[in-house]
Amino acid sequence: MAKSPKLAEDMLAHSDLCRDLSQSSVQALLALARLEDYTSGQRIIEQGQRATSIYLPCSGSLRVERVSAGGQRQVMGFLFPGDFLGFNSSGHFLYGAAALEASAVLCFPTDRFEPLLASDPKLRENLSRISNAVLTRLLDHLFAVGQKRAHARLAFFLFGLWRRGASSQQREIRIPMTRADIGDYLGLTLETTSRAFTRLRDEGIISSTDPHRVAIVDPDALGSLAEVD
Amino acid sequence: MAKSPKLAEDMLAHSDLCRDLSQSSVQALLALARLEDYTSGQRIIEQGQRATSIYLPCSGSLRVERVSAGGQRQVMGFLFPGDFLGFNSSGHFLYGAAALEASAVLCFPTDRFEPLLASDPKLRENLSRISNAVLTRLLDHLFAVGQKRAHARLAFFLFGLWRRGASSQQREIRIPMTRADIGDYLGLTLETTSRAFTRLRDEGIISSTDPHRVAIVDPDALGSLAEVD
DNA sequence: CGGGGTATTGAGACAAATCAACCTTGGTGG
DNA sequence: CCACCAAGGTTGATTTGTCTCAATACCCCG
Repeated sequence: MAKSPKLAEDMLAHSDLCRDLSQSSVQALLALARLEDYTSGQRIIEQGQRATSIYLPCSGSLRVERVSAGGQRQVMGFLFPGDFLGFNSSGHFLYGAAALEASAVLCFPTDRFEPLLASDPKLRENLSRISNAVLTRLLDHLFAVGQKRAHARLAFFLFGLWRRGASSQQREIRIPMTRADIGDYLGLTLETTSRAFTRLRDEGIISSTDPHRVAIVDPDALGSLAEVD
Repeated sequence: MAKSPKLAEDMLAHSDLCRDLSQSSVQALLALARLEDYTSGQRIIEQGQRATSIYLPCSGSLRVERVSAGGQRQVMGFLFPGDFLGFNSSGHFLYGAAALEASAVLCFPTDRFEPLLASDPKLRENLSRISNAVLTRLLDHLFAVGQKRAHARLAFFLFGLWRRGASSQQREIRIPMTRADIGDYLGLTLETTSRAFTRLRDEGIISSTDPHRVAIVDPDALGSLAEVD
């Protein structure tokens, strides 16, 4: 019912979804959005549930993951304000999503979103670009997990976090996720992940006191380890 | 130019891209298609090249891969007749593609494909469904590479091949790719891949004489190892 | 009848998983 | 205020799965 504070409005307007979009379309989107608050650890999407909404993180951060019957978990990605969440196959989510910290999420019902999509070519274009970007990220991720060794995988993760950080020239990054989260993202155990942090620190590539704050000392070294184009 | 033999016409008509499409749209698509033949090992797409076409494999099979500066290779997937090839980011392919065997590929220039896309909502829907399917496959793939051990990764690969084989109740599958291809697909070396084949054979899950032909002896065991939903 | 590309198998090295101890931090309640 | 506890992080010792290196077998093709 469009009771979205200014934060949400700004977030939406500057998101990839609304790039080059007409004012009226943005307003229409905003009109059907609902802002939801989540506490740390709370689940936004339950794996397998019907996909009745798409989501746009506004503050905080999310973890997207898949858990197998055997209890193994693969973290598919981490989302930050401006990212998009909601792709699905045959109307169901094949992954779950949870808040890494207190987070606010804009929420659009798909049945009311789709008419907008049908009427606005620009919106379609944006959605398809986002879809391609997600695909690209997945290819990078798959490459890292399939081909790199532990410390290089961590470099890939940290480099990605760093480049996505709004503070582009900032050397410090905030790491809202746990070692277990990072491990499951990289296909490693939490112990190996921790050792990889230690190794990058010993090599002088990063420095950190707090486990949830890291300073990039040598971005070039980190980047070449990460091998991101 | 529409000089496509019957094979191509049938292939196109039954592809996911043309599901529920009007006759006229299929004809329009066919009109701008060109059928290209590739020999075993020949490259269809060079990694990094401008994306000027999209592709629809008609016969044979393809390998989609990414090679890093360091020479490591991650095979992103294998394509068979009816599959789709052509997603890209900012107009360039972030992967290469090559023929695993003699193959024929239908080829649509993007600049002439996009007007069709703009005019036909059904075609857009199909493309978006395909995009979601690719995404889904990538999630499965990432899960396998990130969380499974060698023989379970191979089970995942074989199970996927089996389910996609046109012959659904057939127990035999043809494996056009080499052990190195499979290894790079699964994040393993070719030796480990070969050992995994031997292990599945010793466990009585598969049987094979020829390395490029495998019979699924115990589909349930294979499926539970693969853990595909 | 070679000969290159491919597959299998073995032995040893090595990276990551596993098992386990210990430390820190933040929150809770006596 | 401090004891207590739980959750997360680091580090160490050991095991194990996969990689690496190497030898041999195979087979299609020229």
